[in-house]
Amino acid sequence: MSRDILPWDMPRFRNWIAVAKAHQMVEKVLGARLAPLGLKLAQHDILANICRMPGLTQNELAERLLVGRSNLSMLLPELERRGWVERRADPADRRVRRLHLTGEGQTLTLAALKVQAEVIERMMTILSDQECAQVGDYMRRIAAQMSLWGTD
Amino acid sequence: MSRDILPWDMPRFRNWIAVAKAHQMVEKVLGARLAPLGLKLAQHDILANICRMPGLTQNELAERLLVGRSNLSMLLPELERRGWVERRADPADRRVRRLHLTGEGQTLTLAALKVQAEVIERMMTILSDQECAQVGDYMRRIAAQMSLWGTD
DNA sequence: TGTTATATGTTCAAGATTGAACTAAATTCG
DNA sequence: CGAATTTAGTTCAATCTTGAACATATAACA
Repeated sequence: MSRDILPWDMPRFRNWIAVAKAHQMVEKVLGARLAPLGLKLAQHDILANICRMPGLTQNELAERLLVGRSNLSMLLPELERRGWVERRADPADRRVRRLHLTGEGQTLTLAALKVQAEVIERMMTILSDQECAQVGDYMRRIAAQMSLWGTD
Repeated sequence: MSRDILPWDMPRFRNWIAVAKAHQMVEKVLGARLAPLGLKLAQHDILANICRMPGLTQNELAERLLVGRSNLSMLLPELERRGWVERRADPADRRVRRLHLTGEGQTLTLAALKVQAEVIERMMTILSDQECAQVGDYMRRIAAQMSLWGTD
């Protein structure tokens, strides 16, 4: 007669669901705030990563974004067409295309990052500096943990 | 000459990026683990929410999932066709369709939730019970904070 | 060297997701 | 009551995302 223990009764499950929910909410708000800049979320993610790591290859970018390479093959031409991104050949490895922002792309990306930073700052204000640091610490530990097993 | 302060220099920004990354990684792993059950991530989310709140309407479900109503209109017929979900008319409000799991749907959903719980348990093992509870607390505070402004 | 295996990027078609326009039912309020 | 507004759900076309098959380039190694 004992009722099954549902996962929502388990603290780790319930707490992780809260992480997922918070993240989804932030993505939704961020998407809405980027629209006025003419940027989709996916485009912003691409630009932000190129800004952070100029010269990275499409493959490296795909791994950072956790998307397939084909996804970038579909999206990058548009960013190039708009004059925000350049794909430069690498003389040392003629397979790869190294990604760089143009001046205009850099300007736009910094504006978009500012919007993103505002959203994040604003919603994290309810956390103290120390609590915020703990969140980062915990999440990096979780990400490291996950990297260990992808294949198990 | 002073270099611009990039958002990655800001603790709140950097720490939130860690949240996003961890969440994305978990979603990817979970998606792979659910495939053997014949379930997509989106389908699992639907089933799990019906399991948690039987009898909820499509609109309520859409709000919980942060997706559009049309999304559910596209996905539910398939879940119904497979005999996992029933959409029952509500005599008190003939607009709504209340969602319920069938016996088979319940069985499948519990199996899928078990998979999800295993993934979560496993990756959260690097956090102590107390740290895990803190994560949940912080994230719920963030979600509450966000609910306040959606429109600002 | 030459053959095989790996790695990068593209294409294309299938599947998923979205938003706007729509129908029908319920609610508001003059 | 009855017209106007709001709400629930559907449809459909446009957009996004994915994975498999492919072409080309590099690496490994016999």
